Amino acid sequence: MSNPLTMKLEQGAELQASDRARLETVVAQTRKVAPREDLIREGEIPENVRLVLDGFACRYKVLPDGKRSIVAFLLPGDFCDLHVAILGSMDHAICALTPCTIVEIPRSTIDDLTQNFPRITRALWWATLVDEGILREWLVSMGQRPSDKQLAHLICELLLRMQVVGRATENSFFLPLTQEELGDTLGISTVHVNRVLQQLREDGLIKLQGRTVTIPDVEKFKQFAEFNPNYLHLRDTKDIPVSDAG
Amino acid sequence: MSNPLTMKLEQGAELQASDRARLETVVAQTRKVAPREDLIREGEIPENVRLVLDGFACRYKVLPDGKRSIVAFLLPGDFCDLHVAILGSMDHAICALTPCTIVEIPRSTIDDLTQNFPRITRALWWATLVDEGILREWLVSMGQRPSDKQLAHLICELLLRMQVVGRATENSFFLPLTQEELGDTLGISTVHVNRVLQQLREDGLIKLQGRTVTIPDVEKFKQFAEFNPNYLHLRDTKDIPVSDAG
DNA sequence: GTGCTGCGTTAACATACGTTGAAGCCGACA
DNA sequence: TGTCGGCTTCAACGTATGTTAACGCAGCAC
Repeated sequence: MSNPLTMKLEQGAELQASDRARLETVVAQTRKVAPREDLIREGEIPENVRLVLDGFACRYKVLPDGKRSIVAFLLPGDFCDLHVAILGSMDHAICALTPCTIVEIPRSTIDDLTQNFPRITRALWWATLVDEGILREWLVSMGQRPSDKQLAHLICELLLRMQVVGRATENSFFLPLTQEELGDTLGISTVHVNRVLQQLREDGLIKLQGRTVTIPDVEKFKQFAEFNPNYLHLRDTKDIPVSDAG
Repeated sequence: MSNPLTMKLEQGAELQASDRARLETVVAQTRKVAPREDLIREGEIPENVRLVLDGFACRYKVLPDGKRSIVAFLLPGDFCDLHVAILGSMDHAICALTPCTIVEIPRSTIDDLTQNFPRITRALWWATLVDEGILREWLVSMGQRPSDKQLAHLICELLLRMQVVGRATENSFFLPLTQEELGDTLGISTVHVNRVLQQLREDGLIKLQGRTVTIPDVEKFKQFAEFNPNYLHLRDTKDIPVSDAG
């Protein structure tokens, strides 16, 4: 199986063998980050471009009163800061939620990609635009959906995104988030996250074993969540390869 | 005074005379759109790139139960769909909220810009990244801020963005939104929008004359809203020219 | 084993916000 | 000038969600 970056970018462009080979070298040099460690802090101006190759990280902001808001999850294959060079400094921070494997990509490599690999360039564009689509959908969820559907919707999204990078079976994946982290994402309290989770379990919509989520009836679950995957702009949902182990 | 597109892009790159001249021609051919008219519908694959030159429009999604969620405002100088070509189809719709003046830009023009005008290209990048920053900040607002501060925060943002394109004085601008539209943006009911607006007025934080918002004490207001403009990635807030009439 | 520490779970109570429905306002238009 | 439709305002009441605080439990350090 190829690396998660390649797997993801396949969704954004018709990559060819040369593209895949180049991406393989991009992803060669890795380093580890411990959970709760910040990959990037607000205000920083990162030198290199960073990429999550394994693990679970998040973008977040902290308000003056100490409340934390998680505004994105970074799964394997997701970039941390592909474009900060243009913006100057980070307007938010990124934190590892689990042990993460990170790739540091020199800016020169990105320049090489954008100048000599048009299909990869297109795929990188695609990735940032999908990120924007996800933000819009989260905004819809947060504003208009009751918290149970909001949580269900998030789980649907993560299932699909994990499948794209080969980290989920057809109906289950490892979701290493605490209830507090879920609350900071959905904009609800931990107590309420707990209530909602229990309701979903009671209704048989999800099962939790340890931190593995299993969805007994995916179609039913998607319907409950009113989940429409169009905002992820995937090639064809049915073609996504599925890993054999959760 | 130059056109709002140029004024905005000045914030994203050091434009030169040749850039400004080129942008002037880009923006030459306009057409009018009536309020409530969709500029683009969900699922569409637009041929040209569209730009709002005057008026107020919004990105929105509608849920199965009919609820509408407004996920962005498009002010003069904002692009509707700079990059949909890469994504395929629109995952949301765009609607004029007031009478709008629109520019239709052929894709070939965009290609010309990105190939021959590096500073403009950089500025276009900057603009899309700022849009992403705004989405993140809205998410934070919606998740963590009480609705009065959320509304105040939105007003702060719009004040600044309107100033950038010369459509606001130091402390006031024309805000042509109904309370229903505000509600669909903030994720609260119209009745509650009304409550919050009245509270803000009662506290002397804002004044409304017709649809013109005036902020008696901008510093105090920003503090109340916990507004930090860093996510807009503007050059220097103090250098923004201000129009003489509201 | 003992005692932290982080996380999940519960309960009782408080409140911000939603819903419904009616009244008033105001500009557009005949 | 009058009527109409869209918008704002208001009141009464319902509820989803927040807050606080306590307890249990597993993993880990010692």
